[in-house]
Amino acid sequence: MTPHHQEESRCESCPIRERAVCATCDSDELQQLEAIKYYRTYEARQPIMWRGDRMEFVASVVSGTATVEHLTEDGRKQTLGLLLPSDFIGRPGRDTALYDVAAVTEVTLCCFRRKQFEELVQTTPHVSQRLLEMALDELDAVRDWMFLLGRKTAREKIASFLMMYYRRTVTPEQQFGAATVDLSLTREAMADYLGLTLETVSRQFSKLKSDGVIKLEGKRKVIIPDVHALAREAGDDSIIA
Amino acid sequence: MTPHHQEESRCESCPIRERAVCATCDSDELQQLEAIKYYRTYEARQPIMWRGDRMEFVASVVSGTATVEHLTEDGRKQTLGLLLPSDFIGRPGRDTALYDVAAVTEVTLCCFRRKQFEELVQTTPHVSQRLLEMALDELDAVRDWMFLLGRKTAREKIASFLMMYYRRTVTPEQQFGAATVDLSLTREAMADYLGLTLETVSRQFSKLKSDGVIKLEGKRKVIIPDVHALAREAGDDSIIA
DNA sequence: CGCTTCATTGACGACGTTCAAGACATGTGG
DNA sequence: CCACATGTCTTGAACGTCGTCAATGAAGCG
Repeated sequence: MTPHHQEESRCESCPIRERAVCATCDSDELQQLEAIKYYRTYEARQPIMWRGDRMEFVASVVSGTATVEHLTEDGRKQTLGLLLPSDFIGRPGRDTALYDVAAVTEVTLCCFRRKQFEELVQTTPHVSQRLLEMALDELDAVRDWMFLLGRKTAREKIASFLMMYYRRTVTPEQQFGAATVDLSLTREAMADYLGLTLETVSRQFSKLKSDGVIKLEGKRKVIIPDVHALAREAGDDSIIA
Repeated sequence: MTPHHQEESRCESCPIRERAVCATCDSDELQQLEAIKYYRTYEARQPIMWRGDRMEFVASVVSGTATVEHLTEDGRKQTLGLLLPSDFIGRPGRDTALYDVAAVTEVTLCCFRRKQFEELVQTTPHVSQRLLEMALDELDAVRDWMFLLGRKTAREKIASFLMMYYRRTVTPEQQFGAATVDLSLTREAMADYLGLTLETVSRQFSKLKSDGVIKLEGKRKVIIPDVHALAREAGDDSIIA
């Protein structure tokens, strides 16, 4: 029920060392981070943060999947971001959370007490620069998603989601032959991310399957026989220039 | 046709001094910025940047309205951001633009050559910290817009847009009695921002008008008799916690 | 004036939502 | 082992919101 704390483990052997907020830190800075970090694990479907809550910590996702979401009193929900390993949670400089964060699968976080982290941002340029870089990357990703939400059809949304998920979870080494994606999200969670209903998501999965663009293995495993074909369904035109 | 350069003018008397990327600079840092800045003006409907172009400069909007937008070969367009005075254009650290930027009205920019600005970001913490702050604010704003695009009805979208525009353009001093908003966007530009068609925008304006929520004066001027009533139409629940 | 741009309105239809039923897998207890 | 509950997913039918296509009107400008 309650999240439990893990014992410490060294940053050097951290699986997200290369990509997280600490990516560009030298060993000295890493030591400072190490001093204020602690691990915390949440079970699937547990809330990590509620909108309006005081933000006690910021964190990096070490393992698992979480979502940033916004929901209204009348029950509408929109997922605003998918948090995968190395993604950053929280906003230094803000007191209360603006959005809800929830664990989709079991999630382990590398947490930093917010006040202490904010001091670090002030004093170690590598952290603030990496944070800026990540924020700007996130901004670009979110803008692509705005196009998806505002202008894409249901079919394109599904194809885009699968491509995004594929790119973010499948490492280059694994990319041989037919690609397989193991979704950690339910149909409903995908619907919330894509601005659709779960029924529409299900229907489009069926349609893409009957059109031969994807194959389904069980409920959550998607086989992509031809990644380029799926990419074409996503309706993005790439930058050639 | 071609954008023209204005003569220099001092940062001290700059109208966006308090809110732009230079907001937290001390006089020393300001001098460095002053050394590399130049003004540039674009006529209404001129492109400022094309996706794929090399980004020669980054800039602050001094006056006028511009938009960040994404368009596809098949003619779909989604506006990703509204750029008003003090907003920042461009991404330090990136070589080519990911999105199109276009002037909606006549726009004056305070430009900085990108390479020189990037050096400044490295060396003056006030600039990089302010940039981070602005990026994080932008991220929050964009996330709110994702909810709008994914989950709001056409009517709520229009009401939300009017509220947003009101908040961003009407200063507290002007807020007495019935509020008036002078839109710089056409129905089509609003539609592109809201993920709608211009016809739907027009219909919802008419509907809000006949429902007494707004009054129209000419095509672009909107009178809001009761700001709270409009806010209610926007379908946001505020953070009470 | 005619031309262009922008806005309004109507008729119609498509896409996605809503409501509802049923399938399937997993887990629990009798 | 079966009965039953639960969570997830699929599929169908009816509906409604918004998009498409088209005609008209209003305003600004050479």
